[in-house]
Amino acid sequence: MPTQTFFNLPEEKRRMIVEIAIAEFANHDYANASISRIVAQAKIAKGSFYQYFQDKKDLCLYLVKLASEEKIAFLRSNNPPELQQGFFPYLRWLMGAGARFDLTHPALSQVVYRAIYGELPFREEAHQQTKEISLEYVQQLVEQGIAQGDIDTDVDPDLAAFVINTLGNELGKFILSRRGISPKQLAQEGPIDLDMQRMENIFDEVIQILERGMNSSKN
Amino acid sequence: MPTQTFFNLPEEKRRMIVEIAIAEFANHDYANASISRIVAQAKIAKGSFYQYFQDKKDLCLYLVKLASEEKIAFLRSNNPPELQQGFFPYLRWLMGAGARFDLTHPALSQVVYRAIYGELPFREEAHQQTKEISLEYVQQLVEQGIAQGDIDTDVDPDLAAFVINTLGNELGKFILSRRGISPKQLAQEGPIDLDMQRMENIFDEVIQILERGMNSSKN
DNA sequence: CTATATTATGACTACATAGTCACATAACTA
DNA sequence: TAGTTATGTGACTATGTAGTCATAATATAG
Repeated sequence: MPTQTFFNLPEEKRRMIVEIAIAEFANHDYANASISRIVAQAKIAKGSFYQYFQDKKDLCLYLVKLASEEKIAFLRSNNPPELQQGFFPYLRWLMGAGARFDLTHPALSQVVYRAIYGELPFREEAHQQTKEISLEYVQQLVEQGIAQGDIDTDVDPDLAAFVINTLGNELGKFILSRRGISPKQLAQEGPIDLDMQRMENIFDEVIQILERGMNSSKN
Repeated sequence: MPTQTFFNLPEEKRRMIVEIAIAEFANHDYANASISRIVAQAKIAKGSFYQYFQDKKDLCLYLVKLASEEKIAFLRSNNPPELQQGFFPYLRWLMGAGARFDLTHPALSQVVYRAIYGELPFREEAHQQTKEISLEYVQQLVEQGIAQGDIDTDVDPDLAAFVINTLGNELGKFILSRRGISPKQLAQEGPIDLDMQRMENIFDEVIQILERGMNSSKN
């Protein structure tokens, strides 16, 4: 965790440092993210940086934590339905809200994505921060979905969770590619305006494929 | 492309260099793959390396080309069925053969994967080498599948291709995680023995989900 | 054996990185 | 105001990288 000195900083300055660091870790993986670039952009001395953070890893884990918390807060504030009301409606909401977050908070989204799928010399520690929005969470959902009878009992729960999680995580990229934008562009140029109707159609179709595929009574 | 000098090399030496380089580019992304490490491992001088390859990019593109060609050759020699006989049987074969390649040639597989999904300062050029085994190929398959009536006409072809391609590319990781192995381990420790029956079951189930999901007459 | 073309070499350049530390400045306290 | 603590600083170290180049060794010719 950052030092007390960091938290004593004027909020304005703290915000600026975090914002610049988020951009750096969104645009580069851990090995290539550069502290030197961050301090240059933030116009603070190298020595100051190391009064705020133990080291590069400390900063990175802090950013991952921040980004994950922001994503969770975003999802929670996005009118989640009750899972008991049906697994696939809930999944429909989760995919939609997740993709909306990815598109409206591209830098934060990238940071989380890299923490989960990128190469880190401290995977385990990073995964602690992202548990609530990663595969483990989807696995819980699927078990509940099977228990409720929304998913066929002959479907392998782990496989179903893998399929759902994978598609959910990559769907944002598909939507982007549809509009001819690369994730990198988005991360650099910031949020874009969304053609909501087209997006909603895509989510509906993915859910339809999954529901038909995993619930034989639903055709 | 490598220089004539490289191709004049004794095959033994050439093979060794390629093998070491493949391992390096399998275990590290482009930015972190190290020419210094390669020449150290191969016990050749830095200067010699630069008599074989223009630069790092030249080597990388050559490796991607080699790996892609090997994968294509592997697939072709694996008894592909006719697409006309049915889209999903063909897809079933493609996923199975692809995953078998990933598991028996983990280093080559990683090189291809990184070329497609990793960060490269020359994406376009790399994608030239991988066209035949990437999304574009799946898109062609899907169009054929729709034309044949194997996929519902109301399914968005690009979305279907995205879903199929994404799952196909990630399925190897799922199978590995089932066995408690990380892709990194596999790439470093080489091919493992496979529980074929369990793998086949997983492929069957994925195909079942996709077929039910994309062909409403199939339930 | 000599002359020419090919290949091998590793010290070297130029650059970038993470992290440190002795010192300077500012802020608070008594 | 004097003394103490917290914060800011940037030159510096140690390490790594891709790529170069003058020189040496080797092979192939005539």
